[in-house]
Amino acid sequence: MKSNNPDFAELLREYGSKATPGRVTLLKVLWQEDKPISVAGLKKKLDPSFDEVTLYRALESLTASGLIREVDFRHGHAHYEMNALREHHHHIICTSCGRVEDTECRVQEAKLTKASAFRIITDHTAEFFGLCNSCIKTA
Amino acid sequence: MKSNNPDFAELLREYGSKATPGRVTLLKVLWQEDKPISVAGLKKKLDPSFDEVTLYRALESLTASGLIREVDFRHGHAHYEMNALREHHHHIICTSCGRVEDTECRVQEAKLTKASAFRIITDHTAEFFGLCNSCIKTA
DNA sequence: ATCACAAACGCAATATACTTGCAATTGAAC
DNA sequence: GTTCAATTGCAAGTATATTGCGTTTGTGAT
Repeated sequence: MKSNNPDFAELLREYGSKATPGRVTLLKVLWQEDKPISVAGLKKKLDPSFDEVTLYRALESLTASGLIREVDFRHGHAHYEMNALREHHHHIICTSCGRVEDTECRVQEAKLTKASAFRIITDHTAEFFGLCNSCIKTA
Repeated sequence: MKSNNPDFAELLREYGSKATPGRVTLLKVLWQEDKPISVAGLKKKLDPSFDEVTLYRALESLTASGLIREVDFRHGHAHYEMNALREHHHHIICTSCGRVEDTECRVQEAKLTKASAFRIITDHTAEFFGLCNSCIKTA
């Protein structure tokens, strides 16, 4: 549990979204969670009356605006985390137990060559996989 | 189309897999494709009699052995590409038209701090998103 | 305050991606 | 050739995500 919540309604408006009660609650959950969380995980944290389709649409919309961020842990489904108000970072995931740790960004956003068909890079993903210290011991 | 195909049967055995006709064909398709391809894309390239479950199981098995590699383009489904016989690399994806370009690896496999719960990193993903030159012009 | 309207919602239905169980087959090591 | 684990093929099932559409609501303009 974190204290000193930011003003989520205001934050939503800044990112071009309507500050509906559902989205405010969703942001609060993501803020408090502080690690990427799956849709299933979110559903557990949210009131059962929170419509699933609304949730998916909110996640899509807030990801598009950059307020939140989609992360792939190779678990076959997306995870989401707060993107605004945080340092850009990546994750290390334990392939044995699923433990997740933040890690600073060590990616050089590509030096594009003249031969490249790209001139603009807007974003990147980077996740590291390994074994956490507990899982090394028990292996 | 590439010529000078490697010996896929031998390659499969080297990676601890049985060299079944299906897997040899699958590898050939991945080799010739040369960009990451979706399961749907593979099904189109393969004979319709190639069973879908067999395909999924082959992809899982060959990914686990490191012969092929799973890539996430944030399209909601996995893409696969040849991993053996290639330089380690990443991709730039155009978020407008889907164009894909290989890019060399610019990721420093994380410097782990003493505070980290991790000591071993085995693997990483890294994909870049942007706009390709054609899509910039038409934007 | 209230109006107008695009954004967001809620529900039902549907689509896509992927998995499981199990009996039959087959590649490869001996 | 025999053996056996790996792989296949089919049927069924589950998880994940999307679409369509009528209703509601937040917000900016009046």
